[in-house]
Amino acid sequence: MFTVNELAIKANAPAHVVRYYARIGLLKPRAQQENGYRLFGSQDARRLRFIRLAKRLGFTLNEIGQITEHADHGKSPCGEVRRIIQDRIEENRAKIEAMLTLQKRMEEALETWEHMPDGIPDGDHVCHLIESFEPADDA
Amino acid sequence: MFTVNELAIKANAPAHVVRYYARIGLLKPRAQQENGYRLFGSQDARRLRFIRLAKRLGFTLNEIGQITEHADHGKSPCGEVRRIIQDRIEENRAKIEAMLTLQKRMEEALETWEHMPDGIPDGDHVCHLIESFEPADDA
DNA sequence: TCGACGATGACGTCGCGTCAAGGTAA
DNA sequence: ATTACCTTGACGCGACGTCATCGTCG
Repeated sequence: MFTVNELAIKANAPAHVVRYYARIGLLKPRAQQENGYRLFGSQDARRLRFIRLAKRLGFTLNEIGQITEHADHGKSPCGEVRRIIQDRIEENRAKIEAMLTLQKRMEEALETWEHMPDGIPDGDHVCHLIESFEPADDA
Repeated sequence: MFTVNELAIKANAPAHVVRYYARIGLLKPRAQQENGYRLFGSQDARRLRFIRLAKRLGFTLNEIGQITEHADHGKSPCGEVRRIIQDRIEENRAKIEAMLTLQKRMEEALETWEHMPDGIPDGDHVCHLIESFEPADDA
């Protein structure tokens, strides 16, 4: 049986993260004793390792909760796991594309600005550098 | 003078976003009249356009607030603007790299899992697919 | 008795989305 | 009188980080 800190050290995670996981139901310590301390068993240690592995693969805590719920009811979560990661790969691809677009825009801006002096704000303009970047096409 | 909705339509933004910007001080409508309605002038319309341009370039609302503060005090924000975007480009590069790493990990997992059957959970394992992905090296 | 550890709880992050409860404009 | 607009306010998101205040263990 471990305390919060012992479990946290084992899993190399901050203690308050362990408490957070307990609060949202991802970890289920034995009911607290008179002193109010949470006591975790080896099940929780395995569970915490699982959580960290799943997070590394891009699963959200919410999804991890659903997966462990299924598993705790004896159902195989593997189908769900496969579906989630496929969706996540698509999502991630879109996000990466958006960030690459942003990156290009920022680099283009910085380059353009190298040939422009600083400006002094008047009533009509805040910063002519930024304002020179009117969107050319889409919304 | 425009109401919230008129300004929102002009800038092609949801009305409650306009209200949000007003609440955090990015937009400064003339003090409300008896009916409690906010009234925006053409300054605010320009300001809102500026905000949207800056956001497209990766500036946070907080940073935009600092920039407009400077400009409103007659100081040129251009130096700050250049510094911020340089930092943002670096940050973004790091984030993109992290997401590409994650993407590779997810794709590798999905591929590996194609050759593995679903499993039935026991007390020791939640999902053997995920648990087969022990981190090889770093933290 | 002290200092590290335990607890609960609330608030901050970021940029809104959403809902509620009510007043106003045409 | 109906509808579409306006107001403020609070709560939710995700995954914690950071206080504050307190009790407990060694």
